[in-house]
Amino acid sequence: MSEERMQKALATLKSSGVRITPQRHAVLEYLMHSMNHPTADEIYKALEGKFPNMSVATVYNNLRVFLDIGLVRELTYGDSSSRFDCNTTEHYHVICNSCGKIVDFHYPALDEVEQLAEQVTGFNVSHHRMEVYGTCTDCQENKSH
Amino acid sequence: MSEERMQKALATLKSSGVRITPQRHAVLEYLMHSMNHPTADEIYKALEGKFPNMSVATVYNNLRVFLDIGLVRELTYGDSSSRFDCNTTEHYHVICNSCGKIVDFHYPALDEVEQLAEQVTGFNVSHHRMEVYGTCTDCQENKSH
DNA sequence: TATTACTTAATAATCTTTATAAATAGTGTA
DNA sequence: TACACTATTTATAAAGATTATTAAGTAATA
Repeated sequence: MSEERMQKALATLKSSGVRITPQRHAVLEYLMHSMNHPTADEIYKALEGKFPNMSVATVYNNLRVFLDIGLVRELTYGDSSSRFDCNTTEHYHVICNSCGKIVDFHYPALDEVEQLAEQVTGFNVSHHRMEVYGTCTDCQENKSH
Repeated sequence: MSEERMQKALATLKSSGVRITPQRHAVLEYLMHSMNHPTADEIYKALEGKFPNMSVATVYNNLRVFLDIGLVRELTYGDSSSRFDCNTTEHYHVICNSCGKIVDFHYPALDEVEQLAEQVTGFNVSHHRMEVYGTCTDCQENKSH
């Protein structure tokens, strides 16, 4: 399952002429296995045990590499630090207003929006993003107490 | 036209018990008249002439006040600094990948997306946002040279 | 092996935003 | 008007995220 994605990603890296160092492998692996769209700092802290000497810059460097190749996407919300999403299949995000939890949400791509945007603005449209905001089930319960 | 919106905004401020200082007025006015969703720093620099002694903190303070009352919206994209939009009518944004230009884009609200998100995730949905990315007409021309 | 390019680590620097504290100015009231 | 009270501004420091720099290390290649 996720092993397959990992192999595919490694192949993409290799074909792009990017070396697969232990740190790089670890960052990618963590991204692949984490379902919660971590920040750079979260990745850094999570790998501290395995790589006590690793620099924060290394995390940022590698995230940049993955971004450039298209292996991950950067998500910027209001909360000061970027989050990284290695799920490159088309999907949207639902975000909790109170706890910040991010949940993936699949929905048929809104092609007609892109087309209309092209017509109206003259832009050469490449993609779009959408986030739905609300209160997650946990926070709904907490509020009712 | 935009005078009317300004009067309305001032009335909203007054009724919220917020004092209308010269700096505050200037920030609001700049936001109202600018069509390009400025950053806090852009506002600061734009008003430097009129208010040589104004602090950056004042800009941030006032933006916060406007946000709390609902006069403006904060837009967070990848480019490190927040942008502020005083157009509170429902609309989406089209953003240029190369120059960062932001253009307003009207489209019927995607209510069915919100509804489906509620069903699938159990969230109590409040709102959503969407951005379309692409290359603006100016940058398309520049590239072809 | 020698050379080259890539990568890491450590650190400094930058940039955006927030916090703090003192000074200032507006508002209401006696 | 004078006083007290509170909101606001200013100046500055601080925090936090990200990028830049540079030296050292590591892999690839001829």
